Amino acid sequence: MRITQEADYALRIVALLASRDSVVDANTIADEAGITQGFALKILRKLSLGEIVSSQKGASGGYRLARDAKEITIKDIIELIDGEIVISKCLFDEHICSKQGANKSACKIHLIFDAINRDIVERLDKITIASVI
Amino acid sequence: MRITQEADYALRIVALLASRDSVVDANTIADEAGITQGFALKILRKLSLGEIVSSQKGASGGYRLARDAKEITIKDIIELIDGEIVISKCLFDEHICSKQGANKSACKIHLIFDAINRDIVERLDKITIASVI
DNA sequence: TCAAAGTGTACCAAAAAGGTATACAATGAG
DNA sequence: CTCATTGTATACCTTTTTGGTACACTTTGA
Repeated sequence: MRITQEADYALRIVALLASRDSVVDANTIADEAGITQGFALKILRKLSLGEIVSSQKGASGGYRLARDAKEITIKDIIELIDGEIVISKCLFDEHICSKQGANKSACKIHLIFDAINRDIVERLDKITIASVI
Repeated sequence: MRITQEADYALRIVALLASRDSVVDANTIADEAGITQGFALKILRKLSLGEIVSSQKGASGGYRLARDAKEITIKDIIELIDGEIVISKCLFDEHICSKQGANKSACKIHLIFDAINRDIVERLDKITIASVI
């Protein structure tokens, strides 16, 4: 699965919050990320449900990181927004492979894709938000 | 960019032709790949224009590899079908980044994506069709 | 107490992916 | 020498994903 723009925005937003370390409201976040408030709110809700950020309702409310920037990896955020990271649909949906008369373990191309995929995920999981601000 | 099903089919088709080394018609190819003839033809045309396969018109015509299976890499085929391999749209379209007030070279996250992307492409370019049949 | 915040749900439009249809052109087997 | 068999070219269609909007609602602190 490609890293969508939405995940990219989410990374920026989290990096922004990490560099502030104070409560920031959605409007300010949207402005600084260069997106609309509506779209920012949508992303922030996902980040909130995924316990990457915590929210504070009411006047002078907003968002802040829910945990230390060293404890949040890029992989966490991408998977939260885009779902599982899969470079080829066949890696995700075993169905497709079997339709083609080759089972997953027997398919050399998919073994290669699978190895590359694991490497990507592993790599993204080593990069913390603290390291990119 | 994700490796689409179409690219996946293309890989299978090329692997199939590599394992045969004779002229195979679109109908047979479609059957063995588990896709419709129409879709196989569409993929085969791209492979033909990309000079991965050569075609023979007329009765008892069909397709065969245009070059040695050792000279065709998985990257060649994926790029031919899906276009440039880019894991994040920002790597492709510099525009998006600048809208966000950060230029590409200054953006740490994109430097990381760029490095990962290069590695993927390099890796796919080392795997030949000869090695997967 | 009310305006300034976030919440939840539903909806919408554009783009990409996956696939189909059809008229046409070439060619070699009979 | 002809016509069935095969590829070519283009245009179109449907579904899914992506990116984004709208709006009624809830909470809360100045």
